Amino acid sequence: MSEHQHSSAGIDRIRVLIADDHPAVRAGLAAVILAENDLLVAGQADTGEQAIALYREHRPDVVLMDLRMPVLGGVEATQRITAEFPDARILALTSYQGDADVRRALDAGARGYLLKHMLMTEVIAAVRAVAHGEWVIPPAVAASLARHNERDRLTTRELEVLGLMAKGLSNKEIALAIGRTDETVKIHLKSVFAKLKVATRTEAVRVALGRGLVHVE
Amino acid sequence: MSEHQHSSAGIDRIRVLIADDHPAVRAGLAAVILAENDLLVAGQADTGEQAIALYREHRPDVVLMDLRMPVLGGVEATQRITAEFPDARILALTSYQGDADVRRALDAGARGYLLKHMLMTEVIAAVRAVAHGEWVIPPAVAASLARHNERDRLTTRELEVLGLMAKGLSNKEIALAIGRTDETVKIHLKSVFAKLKVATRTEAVRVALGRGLVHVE
DNA sequence: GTGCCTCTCCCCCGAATGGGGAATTGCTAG
DNA sequence: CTAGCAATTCCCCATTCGGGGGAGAGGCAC
Repeated sequence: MSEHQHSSAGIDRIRVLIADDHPAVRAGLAAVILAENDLLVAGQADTGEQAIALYREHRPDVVLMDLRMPVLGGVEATQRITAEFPDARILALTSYQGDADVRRALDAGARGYLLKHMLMTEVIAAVRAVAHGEWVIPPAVAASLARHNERDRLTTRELEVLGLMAKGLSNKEIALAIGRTDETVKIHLKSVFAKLKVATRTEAVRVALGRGLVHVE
Repeated sequence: MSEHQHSSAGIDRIRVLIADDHPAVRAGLAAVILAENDLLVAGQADTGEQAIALYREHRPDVVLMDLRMPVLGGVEATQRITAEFPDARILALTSYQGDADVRRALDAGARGYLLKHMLMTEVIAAVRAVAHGEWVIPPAVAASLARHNERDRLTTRELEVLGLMAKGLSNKEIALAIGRTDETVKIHLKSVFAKLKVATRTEAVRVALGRGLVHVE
């Protein structure tokens, strides 16, 4: 863990890369990190692409990665960084505990998951924990992961259809979009409804948005 | 503007109250305000209720008010503060430029509207401007306000029906909820669809969410 | 291989949806 | 006062949606 001793006075401080598209959030995290004498801000990115570039450049010990960023999302950025640097320690950071976001972030190689309404002391503690090789999953998030374990996971096809449906497309339009019959689309949606335990498309959109299965705009 | 000279060295600094439920955002705004020698943090709230309480207690010159907060939303808090203190200078602060949010915040008495992806220098400039009695509306937001000016504004009844529909209720369930016939509900929805320029409920939910007419959670 | 899952397509059918027109109450802004 | 608008109710009708069952092709695991 002491293979990079860059500039600055602090020896072996934990170097943290911040990736978030909100300047206020970046400033807040940076300020808190700055105030800790064992932490250091290694860089700040406002897109997933920049996060990757800065990771390559600085090789930080920990990355605080917002999942919703323009140009390239946090999940994709996490994926590419861990693909290139398997030892990367990335903490996913987001506003809400959507199931899908958590799962995808962890699948992409994130070492933990933080919610933005968590106290800064908790964030700092999580950064230290991850830097020391631990995993960080908030109890609420872990419980949510356990609840929707396997049976109710959607297939890629179902996710695709759900996404198009959430955009407001009719069954026929979805069928046209994926090059299948509308009967097939109906079957997929039927299955989606069963797994999400809903009966109408509107409810499905709500649940999907709540779990982060689809995203607005 | 010099009727309150609290503690601290700075004479006649602009005292700013921060209201946001994300600790990182509060820390970021506080850090930036702290760094300016003509600004001062008068207090920090993480709910609308606390914002009101702190406003009464400290009478800040400017309030940075997040619109999405638990317990009591920013719009309601703005409304109550301006009702009690007509001279209050409140800057609405939110992540996305939903039409309805802007309009409601301004109707509630906000003196301006800031987006969270704006640079901190812009936020600081806006705080100074509002403290000096100016109004602050970003060009993108102003354009959006102009576009959906009058004709397409929904009536309260339509908003109510739209909200219930977005929750996944069927026409009959909505009718039951508001104590009307489902035929009436259909008419309201028909009108809503026309104003939102959509054809299905799913699309309507998307547009409504995008414009902030209804909220997830 | 034999199962299990996924994806695909088909049929039927009742319920819900969305669009057309028409009309009655109130309230309010000019 | 009058015109306009919001809100309400009703009609008809074509389309869409959602649930039921059945069934075949391909992939993967045990």
